[in-house]
Amino acid sequence: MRTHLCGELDESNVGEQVTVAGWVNRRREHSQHLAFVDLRDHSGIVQCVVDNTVDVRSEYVVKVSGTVTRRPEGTANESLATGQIEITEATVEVLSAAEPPPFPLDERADEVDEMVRLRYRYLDLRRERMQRNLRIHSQVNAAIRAAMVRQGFVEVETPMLMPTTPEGAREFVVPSRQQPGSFYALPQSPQLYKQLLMVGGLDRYFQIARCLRDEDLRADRQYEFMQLDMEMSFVDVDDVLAAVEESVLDAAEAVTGVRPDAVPRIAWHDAMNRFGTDKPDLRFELELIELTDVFAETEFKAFASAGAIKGLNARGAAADWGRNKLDGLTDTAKSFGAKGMVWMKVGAEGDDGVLVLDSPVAKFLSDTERKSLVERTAAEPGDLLLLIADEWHTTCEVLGELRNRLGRPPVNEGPYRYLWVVDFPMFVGVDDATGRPKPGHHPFCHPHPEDIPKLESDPMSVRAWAYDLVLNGWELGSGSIRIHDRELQKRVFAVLGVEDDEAEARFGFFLNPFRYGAPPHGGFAYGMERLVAILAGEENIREIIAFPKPQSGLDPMTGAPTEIDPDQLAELGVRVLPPIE
RNA sequence: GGUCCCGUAGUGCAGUCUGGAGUGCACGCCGCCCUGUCAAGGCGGAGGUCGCGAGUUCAAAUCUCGUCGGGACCGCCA
Repeated sequence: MRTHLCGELDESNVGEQVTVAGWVNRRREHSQHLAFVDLRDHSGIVQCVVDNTVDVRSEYVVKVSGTVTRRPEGTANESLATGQIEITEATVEVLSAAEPPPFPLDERADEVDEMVRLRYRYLDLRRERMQRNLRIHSQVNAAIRAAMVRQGFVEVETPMLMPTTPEGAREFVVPSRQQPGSFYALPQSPQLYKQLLMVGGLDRYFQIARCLRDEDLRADRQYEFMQLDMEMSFVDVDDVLAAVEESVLDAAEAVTGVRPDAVPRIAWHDAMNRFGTDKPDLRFELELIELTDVFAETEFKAFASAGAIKGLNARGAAADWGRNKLDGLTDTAKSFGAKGMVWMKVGAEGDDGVLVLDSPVAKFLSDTERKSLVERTAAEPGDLLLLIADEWHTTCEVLGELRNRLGRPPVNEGPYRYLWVVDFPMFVGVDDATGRPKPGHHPFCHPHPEDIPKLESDPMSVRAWAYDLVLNGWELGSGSIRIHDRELQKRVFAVLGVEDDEAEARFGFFLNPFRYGAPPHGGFAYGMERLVAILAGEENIREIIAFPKPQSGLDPMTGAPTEIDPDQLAELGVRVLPPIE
């Protein structure tokens, strides 16, 4: 139908008879017998010189045949890739007329209400930005698939219809027609199957797998999303990290042309201490400063009883933070669980040769404490100090939030700083109902061998062979080495308070295969949309998904979800209750 | 379940604080003019449930309450 793409024509085609096809990007009328039609396809735009009697308007789908001609002297358009040439003596065939689009299909649509873009997503997708993002998405998929295959991984698909599992995210559920009253669950992830593939001797499995979770939507979360899911046998942590690293570095290189540096590692405990989060953004320096010992003897009540005192030094920020903004920051700190926040503006040297600290609580500090504080934070006049005193975890987390608010660039701003966070705690917190520790990752995660002796005596100090991958402060994914030894699994269940028969009932179909010889194995999964969004420079994964859903989960284009026919319900053995008041 | 922000023509906005006739801008759309434009230009025109519903008022886009929709975040996402 066509001989060329619009965007690939240039001076080398001058004199050729060509046929191109696409959408009318713009029409500029000049007189009775002269008009310019900018024809657009996915590759770009080319100008066609037509007779003004031709009846084409914006977004008409047309086929244009004509001669590629060098533009007359002085009429070249340097801002257009095809700006040196145009198609002349053009004949235009309308393939499909079009109503005016409900919003402009150029970069101005970036400002249009997202609901309008989503309602007409098929029009939004014609835009350069969306074309680019979907093509980047495709490139990333291809690069990752190639990296996995190259490393000996086998791509295997796993079922979408599976049993419900008690742990984890809320599931989407599908009624069974043949077994009325019974339901399948859609996979939150292929976790169970991929471990069984290891028992099945696949050795190295991967899948770009669709996962579904019925949890609230966010900028980085959709009901349905894709994971690069992988699992490998006869490996240790280093092997898994190396295989994943290869794929995400390839992905970044495929998009940007630049291969990021090897991915550094940080222990979870160090990440919390230094950055106040398990997903640190390494693109800015600001780190938490340990101050617990500085205030060991303090008489300031808010500090005296705290388990941990830490601070941040925002260099030169004192002048930027007036009383109102600091009050707002204090509210932020409180919303993340702090009892309060202490701020201090560093002033000039006082009579005693120590820098004066301007703060509502300055009067409660001894000279020694003030001196140590200035020293420890390397404070200089004009700096702003923020201090949090609480139990260790809260102190870290709150300061981690403040750190991000003070210095974090937008997630989509380069450079790309991948990070491994390793040695996660095996157990996190205590289950309110049972009083037992809760698994940090999942109950099949292998404890760090050095800590196995402490499983029963001091479970909360046990590290897991679990690790996260972080990019620019976004958690991309997580994984672990799994327990392949039934006795160790029993011990972990015992810590969790899961009895043998309960384990059999809840996880039997998954654990019984391990009776027949399970290889040591471990794996990983990371969110493709998050990776693609960051690589594409987008802050919201909706921008790199063809048909995403807004926060309500209602699809503004198709109207899903919809009520269904009573007959259909009857066949499924499902009765709909009136809404709960 | 919660906190904060937003909703005015097809699109993006101003107007809302301090109530006074849908007052207005840009783009788009329709018509006419125009022989080198490229976000072409000129002239003219059409287009409004100010998200919806109550309330206050002589009078509500504007104030109050409720509600719907959207966004960011908390909870949630092993």
